Amino acid sequence: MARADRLLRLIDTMRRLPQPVTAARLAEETGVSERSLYRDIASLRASGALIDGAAGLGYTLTEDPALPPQMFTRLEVEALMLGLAEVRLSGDADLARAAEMAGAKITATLPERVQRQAIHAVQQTYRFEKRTPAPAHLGLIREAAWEERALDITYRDRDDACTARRILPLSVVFLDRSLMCLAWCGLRQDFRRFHLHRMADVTLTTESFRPRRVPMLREFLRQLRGETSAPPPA
Amino acid sequence: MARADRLLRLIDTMRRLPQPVTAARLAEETGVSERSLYRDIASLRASGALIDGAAGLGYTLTEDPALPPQMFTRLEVEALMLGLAEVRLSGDADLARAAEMAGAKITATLPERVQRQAIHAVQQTYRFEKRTPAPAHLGLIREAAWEERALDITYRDRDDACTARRILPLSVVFLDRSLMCLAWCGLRQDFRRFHLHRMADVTLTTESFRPRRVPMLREFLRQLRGETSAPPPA
DNA sequence: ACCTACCCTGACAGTTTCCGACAGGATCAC
DNA sequence: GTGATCCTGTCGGAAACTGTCAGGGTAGGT
Repeated sequence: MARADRLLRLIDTMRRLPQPVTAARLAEETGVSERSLYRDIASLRASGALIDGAAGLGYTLTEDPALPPQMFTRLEVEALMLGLAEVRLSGDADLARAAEMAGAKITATLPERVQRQAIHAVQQTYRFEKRTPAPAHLGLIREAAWEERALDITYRDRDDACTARRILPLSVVFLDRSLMCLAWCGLRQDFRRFHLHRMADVTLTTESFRPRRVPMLREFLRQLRGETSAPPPA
Repeated sequence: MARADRLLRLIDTMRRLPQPVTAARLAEETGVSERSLYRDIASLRASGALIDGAAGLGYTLTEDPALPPQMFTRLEVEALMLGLAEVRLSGDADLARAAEMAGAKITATLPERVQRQAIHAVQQTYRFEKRTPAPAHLGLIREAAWEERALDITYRDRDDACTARRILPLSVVFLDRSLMCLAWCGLRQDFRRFHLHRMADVTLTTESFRPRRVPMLREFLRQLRGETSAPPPA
């Protein structure tokens, strides 16, 4: 665990030294070469630390990843637990696991008595109808939306006609009892809703639409809310 | 950084699973052999984690307040935000406010970049049908359940016949498109589901049923899950 | 006392990751 | 433009890690 220890020492060193601090100085402090120090910085960044590196100046620790414990009211704990319970029943296995982990992380920060309250939340969620498990490409769609990259898909419409599309995925929603991707459709040159189970051959492209996801999603949602009838499906 | 990530996942997994948990189970969860799992445990111990290993039983993680809470992954942030968004649309004004506050508290602890991710979560929730606002006595019912105190109510059943009841409220669920209270009914001497909108004159009593709420709720849930047809309404 | 179910550790060959040295490009402040 | 630094790729060698196998020990239940 020597490297993990060293990474912790590195971040402590950055907190301690006057900033900006050079790679050479940090390397000396942690006992590694400069090249290794660059790697260590990359690792810390990958773990969530916000470190700014200005050529000619040095490094600045912008955001410290240490999290203080939270104080939640009992009702807030109920809300969190209820929400996470809903997510766990959503049919999306990855998201369900994440909900479970998030719940555990929150619970771990709570005093013991509040932990018990969280575990035995009064408000519960049950579903007697089983949700269809999410298709395997949901994770890829989510990743594409995060990274604001276009997807190439084959889409089977209501008449079972298949078309190849390039889409800009904006959001994934559970709507009309099924999972849908809200996206910009290159074929139709307009916003469209795509049923996930009608999508096939989902391929991540290199085409980036950063930073347009959020404004486009806003516009699509505005249209969804403004219209009394649903907009056309894909 | 694959191993360091795995060690973090291991400790998260220990927090999540019921304890004691066997090395075999943890190895399966983290995708390594048992021998590697033993090594991982040794590494965590070397780093200060308090883990008790009882031969024939399994491992117990003794939570140390010095162990920092883990950072949320992006998917965990998505799960939290989606869950809280669902709660905000639930029709329960107090709970919605609490969800909002909880979300704000969590968001406030996140690094700025992750804050933006939380605000613009890919997975969203929408409801076009409006939920009936929760009746005013929902808060009172919740409080009674928390404090494990009986409630006196007037209940209007399906035939519009009104009966006075003393109930032990165990849980509140959204089921069959409406809010229901799962409770022990003094009149029927059995578990019953009560529609919140059919309840009136809800009065908190001084009769305590502590500490029976959790085992009773467990029993009621066991019955709910075991029966193919729904149990009788109140 | 016996049995079951597990924790625990050492050794080994093969695999994977990490390291420092070197090279070269990019950026920022003055 | 210059000086100081961040940044990233490549390479051979070192270090760490892995799973398999073997064998010993312990707690709880009967």
